[in-house]
Amino acid sequence: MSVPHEKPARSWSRRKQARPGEILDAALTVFAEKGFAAARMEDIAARAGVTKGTIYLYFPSKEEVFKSLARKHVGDTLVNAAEQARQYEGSVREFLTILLTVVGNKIQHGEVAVLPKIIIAESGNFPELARFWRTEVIDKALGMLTGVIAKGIERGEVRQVPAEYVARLCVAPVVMSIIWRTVIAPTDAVPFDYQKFLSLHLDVLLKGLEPEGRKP
Amino acid sequence: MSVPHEKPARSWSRRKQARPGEILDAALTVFAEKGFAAARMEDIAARAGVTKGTIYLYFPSKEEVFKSLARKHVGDTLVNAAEQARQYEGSVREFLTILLTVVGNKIQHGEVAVLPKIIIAESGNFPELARFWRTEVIDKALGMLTGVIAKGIERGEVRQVPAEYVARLCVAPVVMSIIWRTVIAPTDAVPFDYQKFLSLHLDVLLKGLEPEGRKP
DNA sequence: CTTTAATAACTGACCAGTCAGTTATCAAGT
DNA sequence: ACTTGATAACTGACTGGTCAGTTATTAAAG
Repeated sequence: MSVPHEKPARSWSRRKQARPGEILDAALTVFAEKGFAAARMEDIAARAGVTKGTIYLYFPSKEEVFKSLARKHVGDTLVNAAEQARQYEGSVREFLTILLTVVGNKIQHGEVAVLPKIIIAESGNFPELARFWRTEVIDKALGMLTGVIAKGIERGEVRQVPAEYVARLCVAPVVMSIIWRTVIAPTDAVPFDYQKFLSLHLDVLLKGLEPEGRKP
Repeated sequence: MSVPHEKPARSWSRRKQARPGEILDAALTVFAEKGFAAARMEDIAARAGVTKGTIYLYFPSKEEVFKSLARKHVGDTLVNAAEQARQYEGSVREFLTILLTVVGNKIQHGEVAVLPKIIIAESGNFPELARFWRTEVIDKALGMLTGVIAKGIERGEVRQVPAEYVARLCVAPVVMSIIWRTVIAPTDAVPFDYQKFLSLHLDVLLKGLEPEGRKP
């Protein structure tokens, strides 16, 4: 037999700038699917269009790839939003409507929705990482929401309730939606409209938080 | 130096009946902590007070240990409750109060709270298992709640809302609590009272679901 | 003494990390 | 332009350690 076809394949090109990002994007997918331990460096490499050795030109170890990945998406949408929210003066209803619409969109279409799953899965193996996320993302998000709700209480827009707990009530359906999309939806569950779910959530929540002597 | 101390090693005893349960209990802890891939059979064995080989007398493989574990706790509290709930005739408020109290207790103290975390983490590696849980636990629980709420709507106790979505609103804070306990709480987050949280949830939810023309 | 639960030493597969060699790219020299 | 030599990005075969699963052996129990 003759050689079937000489592979021409300008095999690879140098792309020093782009590599780290591409590798992390690939890692996001593979870690989300397999978890840390079961993810093979060769899988990540293949998905990034390189070979295993290349990863080690940019990252010292598998663990460091994982940690870089988990840190990469911190401070993006959410944390900046927290700053803007601090001196927001509109109503609680308005604020949460905007917030949940944006978040709902990200859940339905965004790539980042898999990150919480990764953190949940590996919190046992990487306690420092879980703590990092708690302080950098969760505490900040809850702090922001607590502030908004507390302001709503002062203003008489919201009845007397413990604001820190209501903040968690706010995000619970968001967490639920993320898990649904990343864990349940792939098992061919009946279709689920996240936008509709979150807007119902907001409707019920705000009605449930109205003061007794309600405005006409 | 002399040999420090001959390990007396009250060697072992035969306990055919008890072993499988003990092994699964050990596996629950180790899988919850490390995830499937990173959990070592020797860790599970040690925690169960046996050696690795013993596990293979009772289970054919690591995967089968994991699956047995995941199946073991299905049909316990929740699913039986679903049957009883079907012909429950009390109010929605009463029903949910009882349910969330029981569930809240399990979350705060129960061993089983780590299972959802395991399922979430390994859904990518064991799609069949994720589907099994979805059909056997999630669909049934949501079905039960949807039924209760639909009945509440008919009865005029609850305003006109899509019952399947409200069912998810019901459980979202439960999911949130489970994740909080198994993922966030170990990072020394500020103490969190699950009972209080869930009762606030119920309070806000029911108020949010009241019909417009409310009873005096 | 026979049966069998349980052990502990062993094997083989798999994979993170390494490194000697290959190839794209660029710049200096003609 | 058009070599050619230097540099560094990239490759892929290899290694060393780890761990799931096996098996020869030991000892509890009747």
